[in-house]
Amino acid sequence: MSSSTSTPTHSPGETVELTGFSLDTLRYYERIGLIEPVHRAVGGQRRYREEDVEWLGVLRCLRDTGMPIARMREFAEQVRAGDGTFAHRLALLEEHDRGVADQIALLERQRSRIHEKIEHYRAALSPAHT
Amino acid sequence: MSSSTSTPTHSPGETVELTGFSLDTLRYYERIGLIEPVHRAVGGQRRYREEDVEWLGVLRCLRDTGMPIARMREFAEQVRAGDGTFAHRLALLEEHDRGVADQIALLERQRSRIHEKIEHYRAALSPAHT
DNA sequence: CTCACAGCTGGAGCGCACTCCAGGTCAAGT
DNA sequence: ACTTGACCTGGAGTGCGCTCCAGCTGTGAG
Repeated sequence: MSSSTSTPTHSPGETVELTGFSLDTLRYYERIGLIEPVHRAVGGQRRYREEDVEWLGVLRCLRDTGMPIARMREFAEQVRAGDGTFAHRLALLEEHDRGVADQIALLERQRSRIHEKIEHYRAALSPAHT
Repeated sequence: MSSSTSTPTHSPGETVELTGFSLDTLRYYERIGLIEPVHRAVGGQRRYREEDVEWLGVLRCLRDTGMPIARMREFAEQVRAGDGTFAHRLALLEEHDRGVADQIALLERQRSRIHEKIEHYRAALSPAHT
């Protein structure tokens, strides 16, 4: 049953490097079910497979875009539940994407206000207009 | 000493409407020194002047773009300290602006990954390719 | 006069997402 | 044999930014 191709696995330290999550966060994500129980080497140390690292990449993407952990868990559960949840997952991602779009739009609007302020201060400080 | 033009003031409730901050948040911001002690009507109820509402707009802009409260306090203190702090304020805003730019860039990068996923699910669900 | 209502205060509590800690284990190097 | 360093566990603690609460007061409508 087990695959014959030896998928290279990653030590916890390597996985920290690869994903940008801290060791504590990796363990935390496992505890709360964002990732499935990770395989262990003899001695109990975790070994993350490529597949795990890829999934962590997805989580990173969702976190970076502000998805709350509860929502990520929902998504993770659907992924585990198999291909029958494609439509649901799609809907979830589409909704999230709209949120991200709004977020970007807000940031850009507010950023232009910041630029106005910056210009204001620059003008006030400039040695010009003699 | 007092101005003769009767600046219209706003009740707490109005200010909630105008700024999008909750009553509790308005009081909280006052407590921690993000805004100066607000004038009171007889009876002790707060009356926000136009000027206060505008400053709250600045705070909203900074909050929306993710500036931590501690940094906003720094900024508020410089504003209170007068025109001698223009250069410092400019530097603070410029640094913040760089952070916002990074934030937007990250969101856009990750959003394109989300789009890939969405396309993937759409393809998997589409009834096409017969 | 009575009542509802908006707002007041000081202080406690909350939700989120980690982050830290004490005390232990295992493998490899010298 | 000893030490070092990476990692383990369960559980407690942290930081941020609010948010809620009890108990009170002043104002205006009916």
